[in-house]
Amino acid sequence: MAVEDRRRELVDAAVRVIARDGVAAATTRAVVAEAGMSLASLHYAFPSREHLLEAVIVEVTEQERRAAEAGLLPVATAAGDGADAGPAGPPALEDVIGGGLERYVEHLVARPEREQALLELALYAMRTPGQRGALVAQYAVYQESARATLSTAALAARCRWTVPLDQAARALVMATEGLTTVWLADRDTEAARRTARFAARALAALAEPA
Amino acid sequence: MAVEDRRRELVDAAVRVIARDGVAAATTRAVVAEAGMSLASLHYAFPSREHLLEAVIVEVTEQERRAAEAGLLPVATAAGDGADAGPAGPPALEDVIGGGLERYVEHLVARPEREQALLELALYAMRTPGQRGALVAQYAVYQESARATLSTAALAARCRWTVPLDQAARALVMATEGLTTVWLADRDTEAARRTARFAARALAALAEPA
DNA sequence: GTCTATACACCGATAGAC
DNA sequence: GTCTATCGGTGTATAGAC
Repeated sequence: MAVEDRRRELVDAAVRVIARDGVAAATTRAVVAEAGMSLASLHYAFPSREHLLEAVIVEVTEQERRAAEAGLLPVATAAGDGADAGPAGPPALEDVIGGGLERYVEHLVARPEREQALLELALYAMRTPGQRGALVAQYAVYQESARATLSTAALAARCRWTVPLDQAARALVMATEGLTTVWLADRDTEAARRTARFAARALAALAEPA
Repeated sequence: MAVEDRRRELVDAAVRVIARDGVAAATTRAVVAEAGMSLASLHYAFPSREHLLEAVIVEVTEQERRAAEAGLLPVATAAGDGADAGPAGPPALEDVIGGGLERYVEHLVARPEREQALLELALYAMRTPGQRGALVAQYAVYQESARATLSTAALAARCRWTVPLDQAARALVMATEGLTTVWLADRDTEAARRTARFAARALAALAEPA
């Protein structure tokens, strides 16, 4: 078996264990049991557990990036819908952003373990000196995804931002992280949807018709 | 030594260890070393490490509640300032809320370990079945503090909320949690201040002059 | 009540047979 | 390359002397 394949299988197994039982439970033994290999195989593919977890952070960050890009499809389509609707004109920016945030809430409710795992990995990286780079990269991906989403949304709604895009993007990241943390704690989905709509309205107020 | 005093000293020691090194590092041995007692004393005061951590969550939640109440003093004072200013009238709601959020950012920058510890404790409680109650109580305190803050702020600015206070309070909690998580990751204080002002403006838009 | 000493499980990592 | 067996260390919890 190629070392690269083994590395990928170990990372996938670690992601499953972390999502199910948390970072603390992702011991070398638990990961190899999930992957169905022997303990020594892990240390053949990775020099240490820390290196494995670093690869895990890189992998889930990459998955997030792809998910965010896939999330842009509905936004781009909304632009098409608006055009197809004819005389109705473009959709309201608030609705475009709100739709995206509500989709995020549905995703959060459907797979809470994943978002919880991402939070745990971020906190683990904050505590581990060698992992700060991975942490910064993780949030840079969030920021860039937010930039792309807001840029596409403004295009769809025929608006332009009245503040630097980075500022609006950071506000969107803040809202997403806040939505996630609070919902994970109280599991009040209806309240999360309301708060998401509020965030969408607040963000839309940062743009004006083009 | 009274058992209650010993419990309190152990909880205080655990809080210090968690703030400094994280929840995972708060082992029974590390806590008794910090408190300067023997390992057996911990199990005399608490039946298990989990019970100790539960007491820790209760304690820090109580500290947060007191801090939030103390934080209301500046808001109430702002009302007085507005009156003292005479013809200038009451302060703008956006400024009252923005001032509170900026004070929170300064607090976060000054003592990041504490907010990180609170996040870690919340995630620990999410993973530990017996601790869900403590977690729910923690966020109920946040929500109640936000309610009180917004209520006092509206009074100071001579405004009234156009949405149920609970909804506005939840949005404030979301913003606070989002600010915290993102700043802990990227440590961009200036960006955090800008985002705080944005959140204040968005929240103030939910009220109208009384 | 408070200590030392220790039981017992599990951790990350490695040696060495195959 | 891949395994079993094991090392040294640390975790929670407890027994038993004082």
